[in-house]
Amino acid sequence: MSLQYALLGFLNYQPMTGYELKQFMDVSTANFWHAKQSQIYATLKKMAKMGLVESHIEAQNGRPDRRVYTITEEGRADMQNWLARPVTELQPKKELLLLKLFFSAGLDKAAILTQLHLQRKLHQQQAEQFKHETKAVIQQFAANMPQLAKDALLWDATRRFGELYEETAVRWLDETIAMIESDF
Amino acid sequence: MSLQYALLGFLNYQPMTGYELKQFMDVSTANFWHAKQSQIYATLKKMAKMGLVESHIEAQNGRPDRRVYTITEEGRADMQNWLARPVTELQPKKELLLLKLFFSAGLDKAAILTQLHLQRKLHQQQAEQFKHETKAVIQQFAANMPQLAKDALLWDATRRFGELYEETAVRWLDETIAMIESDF
DNA sequence: CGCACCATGTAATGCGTTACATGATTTT
DNA sequence: AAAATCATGTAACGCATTACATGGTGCG
Repeated sequence: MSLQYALLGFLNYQPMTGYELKQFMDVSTANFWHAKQSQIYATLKKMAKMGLVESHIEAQNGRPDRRVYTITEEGRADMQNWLARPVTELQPKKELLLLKLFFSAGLDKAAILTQLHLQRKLHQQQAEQFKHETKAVIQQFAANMPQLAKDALLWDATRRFGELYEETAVRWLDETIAMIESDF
Repeated sequence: MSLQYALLGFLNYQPMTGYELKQFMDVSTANFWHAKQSQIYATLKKMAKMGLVESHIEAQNGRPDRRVYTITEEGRADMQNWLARPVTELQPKKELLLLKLFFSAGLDKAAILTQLHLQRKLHQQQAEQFKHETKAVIQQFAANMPQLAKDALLWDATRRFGELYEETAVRWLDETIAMIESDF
């Protein structure tokens, strides 16, 4: 149940709808936390029942009504509590490509190399995105709202992790491709 | 449904029980794929229904019976098919620490630094484990069964990814700690 | 004597995805 | 005229975790 805290985190900046929350997530936390629209709606409903958020309907001219969620004092307290709680264990990861590679000894060299080259391209592209587009977005945010300067430092730290991660993936793929070519 | 392929992958080496599959996973794929015992049992049952594996009971003296699973021809075919299928998209990740950090602008410097230092310790330990213990296990495996030399190359590649990943995490944490200390 | 391990599983619950549904407005 | 976007949601399903249950063997 960490999606809850992602939503509380955004609502702590300003009230917004489930739809807007999804859009914010897609351009900011998607790199390390994501959710489908339907899961966001369901989670908001549950959070309202728990008293962490409240909602009211806003009518619009010619558009469907918006259900705007606001964080409650209880929600703020829960969020602060969660933020201060230390993360004492590493999270287990799931990496589909590594699973495939682990069992690929029966494939021929060429098939493995094709797989690895494709993967290299994907990670390379993602690395570029973090280095340029994502970086620019954060810098603009920081420039437009100087009161969020501290926040922007942390946002950029999470972006930087993405950049380093993708670069590492590319480096590992280069290493592994070379190994397969020479030793396999 | 990738757990299925992890299980087929192991059963492709030799028939074994759900209990043994769990033990193998814990010492080999845990780094990039894991599952609870109960999920493994449930999945094996489903795979049997699909015809990918077969099982028979082996009695033991003084021990509970063992239900030994064997991969079928259909299972082998399914596995080969999955191995050859290219991974055309990057998997979205979830990183609890990054989520917390992203929303931590309201915390004080000291609280953030404590969190990051703890995390650094955990990743540092994990990096050491990959470099030494895990590496040794794979080398011994390769030495004991020379017919699995190719397999061992791939196993070590997945281990190496873990090593690089943990080193990157440590590097990022050092960078981020320094940034917080000077700019936050 | 008590604890851990071997080995099996069920049940309940929670997290997450996919598919389906609606209906108006804006864009191509 | 067709497609995409705005905005809401429900229903069904699948993946995953936690808790519960059993009962014998081996070890300190």
